[in-house]
Amino acid sequence: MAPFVSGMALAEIAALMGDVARANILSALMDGRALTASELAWHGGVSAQTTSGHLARLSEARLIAMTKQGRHRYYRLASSEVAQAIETLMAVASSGPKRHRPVGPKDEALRRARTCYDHLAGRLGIALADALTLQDYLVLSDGAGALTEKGQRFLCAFGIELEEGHRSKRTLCRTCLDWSERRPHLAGRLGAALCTKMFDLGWVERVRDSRALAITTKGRGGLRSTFGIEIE
Amino acid sequence: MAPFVSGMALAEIAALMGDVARANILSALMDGRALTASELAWHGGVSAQTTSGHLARLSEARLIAMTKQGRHRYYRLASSEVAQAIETLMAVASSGPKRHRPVGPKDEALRRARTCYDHLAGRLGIALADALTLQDYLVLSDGAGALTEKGQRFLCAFGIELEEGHRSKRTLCRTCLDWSERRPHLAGRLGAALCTKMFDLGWVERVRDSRALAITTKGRGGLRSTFGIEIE
DNA sequence: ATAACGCTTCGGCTGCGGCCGAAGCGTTAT
DNA sequence: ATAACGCTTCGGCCGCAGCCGAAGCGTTAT
Repeated sequence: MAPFVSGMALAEIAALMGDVARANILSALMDGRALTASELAWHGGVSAQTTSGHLARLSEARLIAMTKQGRHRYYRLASSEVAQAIETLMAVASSGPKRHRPVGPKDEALRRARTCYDHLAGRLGIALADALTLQDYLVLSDGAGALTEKGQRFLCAFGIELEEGHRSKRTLCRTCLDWSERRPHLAGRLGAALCTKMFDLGWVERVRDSRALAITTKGRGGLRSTFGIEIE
Repeated sequence: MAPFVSGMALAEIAALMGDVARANILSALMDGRALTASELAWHGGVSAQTTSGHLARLSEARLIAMTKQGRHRYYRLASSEVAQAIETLMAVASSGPKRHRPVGPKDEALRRARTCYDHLAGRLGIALADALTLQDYLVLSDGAGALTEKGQRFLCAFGIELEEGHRSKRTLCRTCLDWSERRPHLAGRLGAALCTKMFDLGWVERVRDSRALAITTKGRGGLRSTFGIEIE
Protein backbone atom coordinates (compact mmCIF):
# COMPACT_ATOMS: atom_id res chain seq x y z
CA MET A 1 0.00 0.00 0.00
CA ALA A 2 1.23 3.45 -0.81
CA PRO A 3 2.19 5.78 2.03
CA PHE A 4 -0.76 8.14 1.72
CA VAL A 5 -0.15 9.40 5.23
CA SER A 6 1.84 12.57 4.76
CA GLY A 7 0.72 13.15 1.19
CA MET A 8 -2.87 13.58 2.31
CA ALA A 9 -1.98 16.25 4.85
CA LEU A 10 0.15 18.11 2.34
CA ALA A 11 -2.57 17.96 -0.29
CA GLU A 12 -5.23 19.26 2.07
CA ILE A 13 -3.31 22.39 2.96
CA ALA A 14 -2.01 22.99 -0.53
CA ALA A 15 -5.46 22.53 -2.04
CA LEU A 16 -6.77 25.23 0.25
CA MET A 17 -4.17 27.62 -1.13
CA GLY A 18 -4.69 26.32 -4.64
CA ASP A 19 -7.94 28.07 -5.41
CA VAL A 20 -7.65 31.49 -7.04
CA ALA A 21 -10.18 33.16 -4.77
CA ARG A 22 -8.65 31.72 -1.63
CA ALA A 23 -5.12 32.48 -2.82
CA ASN A 24 -6.10 36.10 -3.36
CA ILE A 25 -7.64 36.19 0.10
CA LEU A 26 -4.51 34.78 1.71
CA SER A 27 -2.39 37.07 -0.40
CA ALA A 28 -4.37 40.05 0.87
CA LEU A 29 -3.90 38.90 4.45
CA MET A 30 -0.16 38.66 3.91
CA ASP A 31 0.26 42.25 5.02
CA GLY A 32 -0.44 41.11 8.55
CA ARG A 33 -3.59 43.14 9.09
CA ALA A 34 -7.00 41.70 9.89
CA LEU A 35 -9.61 42.33 7.19
CA THR A 36 -13.37 41.99 7.22
CA ALA A 37 -15.19 39.33 5.26
CA SER A 38 -16.49 41.88 2.76
CA GLU A 39 -13.06 43.29 2.13
CA LEU A 40 -11.77 39.79 1.54
CA ALA A 41 -14.66 39.10 -0.81
CA TRP A 42 -13.49 42.04 -2.87
CA HIS A 43 -9.91 40.79 -2.85
CA GLY A 44 -11.02 37.30 -3.74
CA GLY A 45 -13.10 38.54 -6.63
CA VAL A 46 -16.13 36.47 -5.62
CA SER A 47 -19.47 37.08 -3.91
CA ALA A 48 -19.94 37.41 -0.18
CA GLN A 49 -21.60 34.00 0.11
CA THR A 50 -18.81 32.26 -1.70
CA THR A 51 -16.24 34.08 0.38
CA SER A 52 -17.98 33.02 3.55
CA GLY A 53 -17.55 29.42 2.55
CA HIS A 54 -13.89 29.93 1.74
CA LEU A 55 -13.25 31.66 5.05
CA ALA A 56 -14.95 28.86 6.95
CA ARG A 57 -12.72 26.28 5.30
CA LEU A 58 -9.56 28.29 5.87
CA SER A 59 -10.50 28.79 9.51
CA GLU A 60 -11.23 25.15 10.10
CA ALA A 61 -7.78 24.28 8.79
CA ARG A 62 -6.29 26.92 11.10
CA LEU A 63 -4.72 28.87 8.28
CA ILE A 64 -6.57 31.97 9.37
CA ALA A 65 -8.16 33.13 12.61
CA MET A 66 -11.25 35.24 13.25
CA THR A 67 -12.29 37.90 15.72
CA LYS A 68 -15.85 39.17 16.02
CA GLN A 69 -16.25 42.88 16.44
CA GLY A 70 -19.70 44.39 16.27
CA ARG A 71 -21.33 43.24 13.10
CA HIS A 72 -17.98 42.76 11.45
CA ARG A 73 -15.79 39.71 11.47
CA TYR A 74 -12.12 40.30 11.15
CA TYR A 75 -9.94 37.61 9.61
CA ARG A 76 -6.17 37.39 9.83
CA LEU A 77 -3.46 34.85 9.16
CA ALA A 78 -3.31 32.36 12.01
CA SER A 79 0.45 32.54 12.54
CA SER A 80 3.72 33.71 11.12
CA GLU A 81 4.34 30.10 10.14
CA VAL A 82 1.48 30.27 7.71
CA ALA A 83 2.80 33.55 6.38
CA GLN A 84 6.20 32.00 5.87
CA ALA A 85 4.74 29.04 4.03
CA ILE A 86 2.89 31.36 1.68
CA GLU A 87 5.93 33.51 1.10
CA THR A 88 8.05 30.45 0.34
CA LEU A 89 5.47 29.25 -2.13
CA MET A 90 5.40 32.65 -3.79
CA ALA A 91 9.17 32.48 -4.15
CA VAL A 92 8.83 29.18 -5.97
CA ALA A 93 5.99 30.54 -8.03
CA SER A 94 7.86 33.63 -9.16
CA SER A 95 10.94 31.61 -10.04
CA GLY A 96 8.90 29.43 -12.33
CA PRO A 97 8.64 29.72 -16.09
CA LYS A 98 7.71 33.19 -17.22
CA ARG A 99 4.03 32.86 -17.84
CA HIS A 100 1.76 35.61 -19.03
CA ARG A 101 3.07 38.00 -16.41
CA PRO A 102 1.27 41.24 -17.22
CA VAL A 103 3.29 43.22 -14.63
CA GLY A 104 0.77 46.02 -14.30
CA PRO A 105 1.35 49.22 -12.35
CA LYS A 106 -0.02 47.51 -9.21
CA ASP A 107 2.61 44.85 -9.52
CA GLU A 108 5.33 47.46 -9.92
CA ALA A 109 4.13 49.16 -6.74
CA LEU A 110 4.33 45.87 -4.87
CA ARG A 111 7.84 45.30 -6.10
CA ARG A 112 8.92 48.72 -4.90
CA ALA A 113 7.71 48.39 -1.31
CA ARG A 114 5.21 46.27 0.54
CA THR A 115 4.59 44.63 3.87
CA CYS A 116 5.33 40.95 4.27
CA TYR A 117 3.28 39.88 7.28
CA ASP A 118 4.73 42.33 9.81
CA HIS A 119 7.92 43.52 8.16
CA LEU A 120 9.09 45.33 5.03
CA ALA A 121 9.68 43.73 1.66
CA GLY A 122 10.33 44.67 -1.94
CA ARG A 123 13.15 46.96 -3.04
CA LEU A 124 12.72 48.95 0.16
CA GLY A 125 13.12 45.89 2.35
CA ILE A 126 16.18 44.75 0.45
CA ALA A 127 17.73 48.21 0.52
CA LEU A 128 17.28 48.41 4.28
CA ALA A 129 18.94 45.05 4.82
CA ASP A 130 21.79 46.06 2.52
CA ALA A 131 22.25 49.43 4.19
CA LEU A 132 22.37 47.98 7.69
CA THR A 133 24.86 45.37 6.57
CA LEU A 134 27.02 47.84 4.67
CA GLN A 135 27.34 50.10 7.70
CA ASP A 136 28.37 47.16 9.89
CA TYR A 137 25.23 47.50 11.95
CA LEU A 138 24.20 43.98 11.14
CA VAL A 139 25.90 40.77 10.19
CA LEU A 140 23.85 38.46 8.05
CA SER A 141 24.88 34.86 7.78
CA ASP A 142 22.73 32.23 6.20
CA GLY A 143 19.22 32.54 7.50
CA ALA A 144 19.93 34.73 10.48
CA GLY A 145 21.25 38.11 11.45
CA ALA A 146 23.08 39.45 14.47
CA LEU A 147 23.23 43.09 15.52
CA THR A 148 26.67 44.54 16.20
CA GLU A 149 27.36 46.85 19.15
CA LYS A 150 27.42 49.72 16.70
CA GLY A 151 24.12 48.56 15.26
CA GLN A 152 22.45 48.39 18.63
CA ARG A 153 23.51 51.95 19.40
CA PHE A 154 22.31 53.09 16.02
CA LEU A 155 18.90 51.48 16.34
CA CYS A 156 18.54 52.78 19.87
CA ALA A 157 19.28 56.30 18.64
CA PHE A 158 16.79 55.76 15.85
CA GLY A 159 14.19 55.03 18.51
CA ILE A 160 13.80 51.29 18.22
CA GLU A 161 13.43 49.29 21.41
CA LEU A 162 14.35 45.66 21.04
CA GLU A 163 14.95 44.61 24.62
CA GLU A 164 11.39 44.92 25.79
CA GLY A 165 10.32 41.76 24.06
CA HIS A 166 13.42 39.94 25.22
CA ARG A 167 11.49 37.37 27.13
CA SER A 168 9.60 36.69 23.93
CA LYS A 169 10.80 33.58 22.21
CA ARG A 170 10.54 35.18 18.85
CA THR A 171 13.74 35.41 16.87
CA LEU A 172 15.45 38.79 17.00
CA CYS A 173 16.37 38.74 13.36
CA ARG A 174 15.90 36.20 10.67
CA THR A 175 15.85 36.61 6.92
CA CYS A 176 12.87 36.03 4.70
CA LEU A 177 13.23 35.30 1.00
CA ASP A 178 11.78 38.17 -1.00
CA TRP A 179 9.76 36.76 -3.89
CA SER A 180 10.12 39.81 -6.08
CA GLU A 181 13.78 40.55 -5.46
CA ARG A 182 14.81 36.93 -5.01
CA ARG A 183 17.04 37.96 -2.13
CA PRO A 184 16.54 37.88 1.63
CA HIS A 185 15.08 40.82 3.53
CA LEU A 186 14.80 41.29 7.29
CA ALA A 187 12.14 39.59 9.38
CA GLY A 188 11.87 38.65 13.04
CA ARG A 189 11.48 41.18 15.84
CA LEU A 190 13.96 43.53 14.20
CA GLY A 191 12.11 43.46 10.88
CA ALA A 192 8.80 44.12 12.59
CA ALA A 193 10.21 46.95 14.68
CA LEU A 194 11.72 48.66 11.65
CA CYS A 195 8.40 48.39 9.86
CA THR A 196 6.46 49.83 12.77
CA LYS A 197 8.92 52.69 13.12
CA MET A 198 8.59 53.62 9.46
CA PHE A 199 4.84 53.88 9.89
CA ASP A 200 5.16 55.89 13.09
CA LEU A 201 7.54 58.31 11.44
CA GLY A 202 5.17 58.69 8.52
CA TRP A 203 7.85 57.56 6.10
CA VAL A 204 5.60 55.00 4.47
CA GLU A 205 1.84 54.73 4.03
CA ARG A 206 -0.41 51.90 3.06
CA VAL A 207 -1.83 52.00 -0.44
CA ARG A 208 -5.56 51.48 -0.55
CA ASP A 209 -6.62 47.95 -1.39
CA SER A 210 -3.13 46.61 -1.63
CA ARG A 211 -0.18 45.30 0.33
CA ALA A 212 1.89 47.92 -1.41
CA LEU A 213 3.41 50.81 0.49
CA ALA A 214 3.90 54.37 -0.71
CA ILE A 215 7.09 56.11 0.36
CA THR A 216 6.21 59.64 1.44
CA THR A 217 8.28 62.71 0.67
CA LYS A 218 9.32 62.80 4.31
CA GLY A 219 10.23 59.15 4.06
CA ARG A 220 12.31 59.72 0.96
CA GLY A 221 14.36 62.30 2.83
CA GLY A 222 14.62 60.25 5.99
CA LEU A 223 15.70 57.12 4.20
CA ARG A 224 18.39 59.04 2.40
CA SER A 225 19.79 60.87 5.43
CA THR A 226 19.46 58.02 7.93
CA PHE A 227 20.24 54.98 5.84
CA GLY A 228 21.68 56.39 2.65
CA ILE A 229 18.93 54.70 0.71
CA GLU A 230 17.55 55.91 -2.60
CA ILE A 231 14.59 53.89 -3.86
CA GLU A 232 13.86 53.84 -7.58
CA MET B 1 -10.24 45.64 -9.90
CA ALA B 2 -8.83 43.18 -7.45
CA PRO B 3 -5.09 42.49 -7.49
CA PHE B 4 -5.22 39.04 -9.03
CA VAL B 5 -1.61 39.28 -10.01
CA SER B 6 0.24 37.49 -7.25
CA GLY B 7 -2.74 35.44 -6.12
CA MET B 8 -2.88 33.70 -9.47
CA ALA B 9 0.75 32.63 -9.30
CA LEU B 10 0.35 31.35 -5.76
CA ALA B 11 -2.80 29.45 -6.66
CA GLU B 12 -1.20 27.80 -9.66
CA ILE B 13 1.67 26.33 -7.66
CA ALA B 14 -0.42 25.45 -4.64
CA ALA B 15 -3.05 23.77 -6.79
CA LEU B 16 -0.36 21.55 -8.25
CA MET B 17 0.55 20.39 -4.77
CA GLY B 18 -3.08 20.23 -3.74
CA ASP B 19 -4.01 17.01 -5.46
CA VAL B 20 -3.58 13.84 -3.44
CA ALA B 21 -1.83 11.88 -6.17
CA ARG B 22 0.55 14.72 -6.96
CA ALA B 23 1.17 15.43 -3.28
CA ASN B 24 2.12 11.80 -2.76
CA ILE B 25 4.42 11.97 -5.75
CA LEU B 26 6.15 15.10 -4.46
CA SER B 27 6.27 13.59 -1.02
CA ALA B 28 8.01 10.54 -2.41
CA LEU B 29 10.53 12.74 -4.19
CA MET B 30 11.27 14.56 -0.95
CA ASP B 31 14.01 12.08 -0.16
CA GLY B 32 16.08 13.71 -2.87
CA ARG B 33 16.39 10.68 -5.09
CA ALA B 34 15.20 10.49 -8.67
CA LEU B 35 12.42 7.96 -9.24
CA THR B 36 10.97 6.46 -12.40
CA ALA B 37 7.48 7.26 -13.63
CA SER B 38 6.22 3.82 -12.67
CA GLU B 39 7.57 4.07 -9.15
CA LEU B 40 5.88 7.42 -8.82
CA ALA B 41 2.66 5.97 -10.14
CA TRP B 42 2.79 3.49 -7.31
CA HIS B 43 3.45 6.21 -4.78
CA GLY B 44 0.67 8.35 -6.20
CA GLY B 45 -1.78 5.49 -6.07
CA VAL B 46 -3.01 6.06 -9.63
CA SER B 47 -2.49 4.46 -13.03
CA ALA B 48 0.51 5.04 -15.24
CA GLN B 49 -1.46 7.19 -17.68
CA THR B 50 -2.76 9.45 -14.98
CA THR B 51 0.68 9.72 -13.46
CA SER B 52 2.13 10.68 -16.80
CA GLY B 53 -0.25 13.62 -16.95
CA HIS B 54 0.63 14.71 -13.45
CA LEU B 55 4.34 14.51 -14.13
CA ALA B 56 3.95 16.57 -17.26
CA ARG B 57 2.16 19.31 -15.37
CA LEU B 58 4.68 19.30 -12.52
CA SER B 59 7.54 19.45 -15.00
CA GLU B 60 6.03 22.32 -16.93
CA ALA B 61 5.75 24.30 -13.72
CA ARG B 62 9.39 23.48 -12.95
CA LEU B 63 8.58 21.79 -9.67
CA ILE B 64 10.30 18.64 -10.86
CA ALA B 65 12.93 17.84 -13.47
CA MET B 66 13.37 14.81 -15.67
CA THR B 67 16.28 12.81 -17.04
CA LYS B 68 15.90 10.15 -19.70
CA GLN B 69 17.85 6.98 -19.20
CA GLY B 70 17.24 4.04 -21.45
CA ARG B 71 13.57 3.33 -21.48
CA HIS B 72 13.14 4.85 -18.07
CA ARG B 73 12.46 8.43 -17.19
CA TYR B 74 13.78 9.59 -13.87
CA TYR B 75 12.01 12.41 -12.10
CA ARG B 76 13.39 14.44 -9.21
CA LEU B 77 12.57 17.67 -7.42
CA ALA B 78 13.74 20.62 -9.46
CA SER B 79 15.55 22.41 -6.64
CA SER B 80 16.10 22.58 -2.92
CA GLU B 81 13.80 25.60 -2.96
CA VAL B 82 10.93 23.41 -3.98
CA ALA B 83 11.86 20.94 -1.28
CA GLN B 84 11.89 23.69 1.28
CA ALA B 85 8.49 24.93 0.20
CA ILE B 86 7.05 21.46 0.58
CA GLU B 87 8.66 20.93 3.95
CA THR B 88 7.32 24.27 5.19
CA LEU B 89 3.85 23.34 4.01
CA MET B 90 4.10 20.01 5.79
CA ALA B 91 5.02 21.83 8.98
CA VAL B 92 1.88 23.91 8.70
CA ALA B 93 -0.14 20.84 7.84
CA SER B 94 1.05 18.84 10.82
CA SER B 95 0.45 21.74 13.18
CA GLY B 96 -3.14 21.94 12.05
CA PRO B 97 -6.16 20.49 13.85
CA LYS B 98 -5.72 16.83 14.68
CA ARG B 99 -7.65 15.19 11.95
CA HIS B 100 -8.08 11.48 11.56
CA ARG B 101 -4.37 10.89 11.91
CA PRO B 102 -4.12 7.11 11.86
CA VAL B 103 -0.40 7.17 12.73
CA GLY B 104 0.32 3.74 11.36
CA PRO B 105 3.60 1.88 11.75
CA LYS B 106 4.85 3.51 8.55
CA ASP B 107 4.24 6.90 10.02
CA GLU B 108 6.11 5.94 13.16
CA ALA B 109 9.07 4.84 11.06
CA LEU B 110 9.08 8.18 9.30
CA ARG B 111 9.06 9.99 12.60
CA ARG B 112 12.04 8.03 13.83
CA ALA B 113 14.36 8.73 10.93
CA ARG B 114 13.97 9.80 7.34
CA THR B 115 15.65 11.82 4.64
CA CYS B 116 14.47 15.33 3.93
CA TYR B 117 15.68 16.09 0.42
CA ASP B 118 19.39 15.48 1.01
CA HIS B 119 19.72 15.56 4.78
CA LEU B 120 18.47 13.72 7.86
CA ALA B 121 15.20 14.38 9.62
CA GLY B 122 12.96 12.89 12.27
CA ARG B 123 14.18 12.04 15.78
CA LEU B 124 17.55 11.09 14.36
CA GLY B 125 17.98 14.45 12.65
CA ILE B 126 16.97 16.31 15.78
CA ALA B 127 19.22 14.22 17.99
CA LEU B 128 22.20 14.90 15.74
CA ALA B 129 21.61 18.63 15.82
CA ASP B 130 21.22 18.51 19.58
CA ALA B 131 24.34 16.41 20.08
CA LEU B 132 26.52 18.66 17.95
CA THR B 133 25.24 21.70 19.77
CA LEU B 134 25.65 20.17 23.20
CA GLN B 135 29.29 19.32 22.51
CA ASP B 136 30.01 22.88 21.35
CA TYR B 137 30.74 21.64 17.88
CA LEU B 138 28.03 23.83 16.45
CA VAL B 139 26.33 27.05 17.40
CA LEU B 140 22.79 27.38 16.18
CA SER B 141 21.23 30.79 16.10
CA ASP B 142 17.95 31.50 14.45
CA GLY B 143 17.89 29.92 11.06
CA ALA B 144 21.60 29.29 10.70
CA GLY B 145 24.44 27.38 12.23
CA ALA B 146 28.16 28.01 12.50
CA LEU B 147 30.81 25.37 13.13
CA THR B 148 33.23 26.00 15.96
CA GLU B 149 36.95 25.25 15.65
CA LYS B 150 36.36 22.20 17.80
CA GLY B 151 33.50 21.18 15.57
CA GLN B 152 35.57 21.47 12.43
CA ARG B 153 38.25 19.25 13.89
CA PHE B 154 35.66 16.77 15.03
CA LEU B 155 33.96 16.53 11.67
CA CYS B 156 37.28 16.28 9.92
CA ALA B 157 38.23 13.37 12.16
CA PHE B 158 34.87 11.84 11.45
CA GLY B 159 35.75 11.96 7.78
CA ILE B 160 33.60 14.76 6.54
CA GLU B 161 35.09 17.14 4.00
CA LEU B 162 33.37 20.50 3.88
CA GLU B 163 35.98 22.67 2.22
CA GLU B 164 35.86 21.03 -1.17
CA GLY B 165 32.59 22.67 -2.06
CA HIS B 166 33.70 25.99 -0.70
CA ARG B 167 33.33 27.73 -3.99
CA SER B 168 29.75 26.49 -4.04
CA LYS B 169 27.30 29.18 -3.09
CA ARG B 170 25.28 26.77 -1.06
CA THR B 171 24.91 27.57 2.59
CA LEU B 172 27.22 25.60 4.88
CA CYS B 173 24.60 25.04 7.50
CA ARG B 174 21.05 26.17 7.79
CA THR B 175 18.20 24.74 9.80
CA CYS B 176 15.09 23.17 8.38
CA LEU B 177 11.89 22.90 10.38
CA ASP B 178 11.15 19.26 11.07
CA TRP B 179 7.45 18.65 10.51
CA SER B 180 7.23 15.67 12.82
CA GLU B 181 9.37 16.98 15.68
CA ARG B 182 8.36 20.61 15.23
CA ARG B 183 11.95 21.63 15.85
CA PRO B 184 14.78 22.53 13.47
CA HIS B 185 17.20 19.94 12.17
CA LEU B 186 20.36 20.47 10.13
CA ALA B 187 20.30 21.19 6.40
CA GLY B 188 22.71 22.88 4.04
CA ARG B 189 26.04 21.39 2.98
CA LEU B 190 26.71 20.14 6.50
CA GLY B 191 23.36 18.38 6.72
CA ALA B 192 23.90 16.75 3.35
CA ALA B 193 27.43 15.65 4.24
CA LEU B 194 26.32 14.10 7.51
CA CYS B 195 23.60 12.22 5.69
CA THR B 196 25.95 10.93 3.03
CA LYS B 197 28.45 9.83 5.66
CA MET B 198 25.81 7.87 7.56
CA PHE B 199 24.99 5.98 4.39
CA ASP B 200 28.64 5.38 3.57
CA LEU B 201 29.29 4.03 7.04
CA GLY B 202 26.30 1.77 6.75
CA TRP B 203 24.73 3.30 9.82
CA VAL B 204 21.41 3.88 8.12
CA GLU B 205 19.62 2.19 5.26
CA ARG B 206 16.72 3.16 3.13
CA VAL B 207 13.46 1.40 3.82
CA ARG B 208 11.82 0.02 0.73
CA ASP B 209 9.11 2.24 -0.75
CA SER B 210 9.47 4.93 1.82
CA ARG B 211 11.46 7.97 2.80
CA ALA B 212 12.01 6.31 6.15
CA LEU B 213 15.46 5.16 7.23
CA ALA B 214 16.35 2.13 9.27
CA ILE B 215 19.15 2.50 11.77
CA THR B 216 21.41 -0.53 11.53
CA THR B 217 22.97 -2.29 14.48
CA LYS B 218 26.31 -0.85 13.48
CA GLY B 219 24.67 2.55 13.28
CA ARG B 220 23.18 2.21 16.71
CA GLY B 221 26.64 1.59 18.14
CA GLY B 222 28.30 4.30 16.12
CA LEU B 223 25.75 6.90 17.01
CA ARG B 224 26.15 6.08 20.67
CA SER B 225 29.94 6.11 20.74
CA THR B 226 30.49 9.01 18.37
CA PHE B 227 27.62 11.32 19.19
CA GLY B 228 26.22 9.93 22.42
CA ILE B 229 22.88 9.46 20.72
CA GLU B 230 20.32 6.83 21.67
CA ILE B 231 17.32 6.73 19.37
CA GLU B 232 14.05 5.35 20.75
C1' DA C 1 -40.05 49.66 15.80
C1' DT C 2 -38.14 49.51 11.41
C1' DA C 3 -34.73 49.45 8.18
C1' DA C 4 -30.09 48.85 6.73
C1' DC C 5 -26.14 46.22 7.04
C1' DG C 6 -22.70 42.34 7.53
C1' DC C 7 -22.31 37.78 7.35
C1' DT C 8 -23.75 32.98 6.96
C1' DT C 9 -26.57 28.84 5.38
C1' DC C 10 -29.08 26.34 1.96
C1' DG C 11 -30.08 24.60 -2.64
C1' DG C 12 -29.17 23.89 -7.22
C1' DC C 13 -26.50 24.65 -11.36
C1' DT C 14 -22.24 24.10 -14.01
C1' DG C 15 -17.67 23.27 -15.47
C1' DC C 16 -13.18 21.85 -14.59
C1' DG C 17 -10.12 18.35 -13.69
C1' DG C 18 -8.86 13.74 -12.28
C1' DC C 19 -9.51 9.10 -13.73
C1' DC C 20 -9.07 5.03 -16.73
C1' DG C 21 -9.25 2.13 -21.32
C1' DA C 22 -7.32 1.95 -25.65
C1' DA C 23 -3.82 2.94 -28.66
C1' DG C 24 0.77 4.69 -30.15
C1' DC C 25 5.87 5.43 -29.83
C1' DG C 26 10.50 4.46 -28.60
C1' DT C 27 13.76 1.38 -26.18
C1' DT C 28 15.41 -3.04 -24.72
C1' DA C 29 15.38 -7.96 -24.49
C1' DT C 30 15.44 -12.64 -26.94
C1' DA D 1 12.21 -9.97 -36.44
C1' DT D 2 9.29 -10.18 -32.64
C1' DA D 3 7.86 -9.47 -28.22
C1' DA D 4 8.01 -7.24 -23.84
C1' DC D 5 8.39 -3.10 -21.54
C1' DG D 6 8.12 1.91 -20.04
C1' DC D 7 5.95 5.82 -20.91
C1' DT D 8 2.86 9.05 -23.25
C1' DT D 9 -1.37 10.72 -25.88
C1' DC D 10 -6.21 10.63 -26.89
C1' DG D 11 -11.07 10.27 -25.81
C1' DG D 12 -14.78 9.98 -22.88
C1' DC D 13 -16.83 9.39 -18.34
C1' DC D 14 -17.92 11.20 -13.83
C1' DG D 15 -17.78 13.53 -9.47
C1' DC D 16 -16.45 17.21 -6.77
C1' DA D 17 -16.10 21.82 -5.64
C1' DG D 18 -16.76 26.54 -6.76
C1' DC D 19 -20.27 29.71 -7.92
C1' DC D 20 -24.48 32.52 -7.21
C1' DG D 21 -29.61 33.58 -5.84
C1' DA D 22 -32.54 33.45 -2.11
C1' DA D 23 -33.33 33.41 2.56
C1' DG D 24 -32.14 33.69 7.55
C1' DC D 25 -29.76 35.56 11.72
C1' DG D 26 -27.61 38.93 14.61
C1' DT D 27 -25.98 43.75 15.09
C1' DT D 28 -26.29 48.66 14.36
C1' DA D 29 -28.37 52.79 12.74
C1' DT D 30 -32.49 56.15 12.72
